[in-house]
Amino acid sequence: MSSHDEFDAFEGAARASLSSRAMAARPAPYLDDLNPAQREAVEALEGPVLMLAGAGTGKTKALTSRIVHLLNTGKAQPNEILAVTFTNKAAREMKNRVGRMLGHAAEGMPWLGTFHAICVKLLRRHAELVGLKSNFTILDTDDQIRLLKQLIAANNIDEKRWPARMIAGIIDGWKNRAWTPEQVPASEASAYNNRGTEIYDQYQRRLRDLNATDFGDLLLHMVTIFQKHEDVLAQYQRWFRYIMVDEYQDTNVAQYLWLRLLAGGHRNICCVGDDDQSIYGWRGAEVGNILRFEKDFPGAKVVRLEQNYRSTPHILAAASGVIRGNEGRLGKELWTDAEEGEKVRLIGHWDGDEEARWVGEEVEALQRGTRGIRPLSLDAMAILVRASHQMRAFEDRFLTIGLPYRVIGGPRFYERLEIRDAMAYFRVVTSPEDDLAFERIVNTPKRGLGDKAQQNIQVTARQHGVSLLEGARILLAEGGISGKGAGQLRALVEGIDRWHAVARWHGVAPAEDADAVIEEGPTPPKGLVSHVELAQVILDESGYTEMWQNDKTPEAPGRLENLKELVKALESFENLQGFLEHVSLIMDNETENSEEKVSIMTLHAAKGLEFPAVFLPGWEDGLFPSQRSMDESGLKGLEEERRLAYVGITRAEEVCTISFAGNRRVFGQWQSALPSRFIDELPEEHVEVLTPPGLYGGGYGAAGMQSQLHDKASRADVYNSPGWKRMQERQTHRPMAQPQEVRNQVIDASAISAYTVGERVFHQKFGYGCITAIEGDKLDIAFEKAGPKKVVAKFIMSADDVPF
DNA sequence: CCATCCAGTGTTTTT
DNA sequence: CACTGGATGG
Repeated sequence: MSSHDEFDAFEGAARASLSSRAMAARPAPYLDDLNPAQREAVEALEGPVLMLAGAGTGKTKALTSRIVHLLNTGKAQPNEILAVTFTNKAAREMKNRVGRMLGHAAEGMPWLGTFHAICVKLLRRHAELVGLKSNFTILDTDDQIRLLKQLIAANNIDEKRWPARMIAGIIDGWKNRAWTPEQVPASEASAYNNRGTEIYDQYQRRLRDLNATDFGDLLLHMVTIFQKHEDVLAQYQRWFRYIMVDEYQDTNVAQYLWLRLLAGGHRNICCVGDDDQSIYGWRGAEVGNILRFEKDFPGAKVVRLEQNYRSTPHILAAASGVIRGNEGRLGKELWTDAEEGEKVRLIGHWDGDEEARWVGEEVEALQRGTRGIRPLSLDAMAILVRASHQMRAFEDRFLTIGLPYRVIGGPRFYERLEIRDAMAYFRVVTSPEDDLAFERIVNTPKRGLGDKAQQNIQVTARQHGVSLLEGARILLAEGGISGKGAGQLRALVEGIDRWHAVARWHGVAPAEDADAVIEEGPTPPKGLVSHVELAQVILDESGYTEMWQNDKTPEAPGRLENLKELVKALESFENLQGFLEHVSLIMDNETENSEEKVSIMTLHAAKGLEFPAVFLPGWEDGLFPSQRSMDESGLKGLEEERRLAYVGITRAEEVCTISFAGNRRVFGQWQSALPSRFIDELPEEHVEVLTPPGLYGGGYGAAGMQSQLHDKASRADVYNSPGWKRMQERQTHRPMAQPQEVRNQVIDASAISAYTVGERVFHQKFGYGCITAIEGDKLDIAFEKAGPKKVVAKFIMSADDVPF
């Protein structure tokens, strides 16, 4: 069943290409569009090439031109080119651009895609070599965790000490390094008393039994196959005449091996990357891969793209200043012809809420065009945060002021509870042996099938060596289940049978009996012709829709809405199975909403994007650079954080605004922080320090920004102010020095007793006042100007401590 | 079997 | 604080 078309097409095309190869190359106008470095990279078609492409240097342009050039010179047919990206977005864009350059759609590029998508295609063809059937399912993280939990329980391991999440992380790490259970080095294995490898081994067996893979397996299995089956490898080495890789700095060991194996014959491999933008070390990416390229492929041509077409000189200079702090770089210096533009703007705030408030106002100001540059559309602006929890403050604020925003890469559509439940139903219906899916839905909605009943099913299934669904059937037949749940279970099983029959009628039956089914499959019920309708029926008849209709919680309507969307999304697919495949790999939720919106996303999600105006909030030590990253990976971690800063700044075309807050709510507790060390690394001649607005509003409180309160000029040169110097002193020598203590006194709950009724205090907004009552951290204060108010202690300070 | 309450725990980053 | 998992009682 699975398509040989890409290859058959290849065979035919290959013959055709022989003749076209003999032809003289057609004129190539696209070459004139390139700068010398780009052109060099595009024209170096044979042999290994490393394209070191800095941010905004036209790397995608070069890459797509290269593909077009390969086609145009007749060196390769579309299906002879293997072009790998990391994200679906990147793959899509490349496809579009190639299509545009060719003047027609680039459907002929079946091997342009993500590592994972390409590996799935290959693995479906060779699944049997690793003990799978070609219709294997791909588990997501959620299933993975549940599977591991079962194994942990079965092994009597204390889940407190070894949480499933952690084990999953360890196993993922091993897979990223292309280690099968047997290949995990003893030194690694012993770190977990060899229990880890034991679980890993069991986990892999279980996956095989379930005819399933996880994400890491897709690559691992292919590497295994290539290593063990020379003939298969040789076949692909021949098929893929030219290989191109985007974001090479993000490849992990498994991906690296995969590439090296495939390129092993002709070595026509072109890797594009930027060591300064390597930000995925935490998930196994090895910067070493790119740093080592010339050793791996001796004689490789190295081309540097250094002319930046994106950002203004100030922004570039700021970014360069930061990244300069890293060691062991391949070395690139970006330059640009662009006009000077605005300096990078820096501003400190009292706390995170105020930062969000200020950013909201700035966004509106930029939109109105009152910030010195032309009015910008909301689409032209982005807020890039280090960690997703930072998004909340902005969402809250934007909601209250009615500023439209979109969160990119947030909690994804397909990861929502109701969507995953619905998907589990679809999975059971398309592949009845999918035990994980069955488990998920058997008692959702509640069918009176609790732990005991489910265990019963498990045991029966295991005894008979069949799937859970079959186990349930047997259990029912044997009468091994008592009254109440029995009826419901029977209804469910019958329902699945019914739906499955229809699904098979749609042509999604497992390969073995596909023919039989098409011949003599049951006639679908009247009116039930499309898989879209089938999906709706499944959700309705199973009681799942009803479950949410009866749910009175505020999120229930939204969930029903999402389910509707899900069913609608099915329209663009042939059948349920096609849809499931799509979802497991293409988890992006690009709701192409045309309304103008500000984008909010993590720095990681922003890689590869660009915006005229970029906000980089939360530059505080511990948050960015993240404490955890530094604790876990030390200097390496810090350097990765610094690269993240570099990525962030280089997203900006015209306006780049960095901000930090003195106080932030963490775990519901107020914590104070110092400005990020990366702020110190910004070259001051390229930075303009802004004064926070408001009477005494914001500022970095008692520390550096204080000087600006004295200097009423709105563009105080903070770098040369005593306040800034002092702050730097403190940062390097005594991180929690005096001004910090002052603040802690105010924040720290234990220090609240520092206030007494009658004491004169100061508040950011309300000014001076007297405390009239104290309850917990809430103070009643009679303000001199604003009158009596109830205020949380953190917002006030003793009048004696007011620094001006 | 299910709903509810409590305690403990965790926040990077994701194909 | 917000979410989860476990314990408890109906």
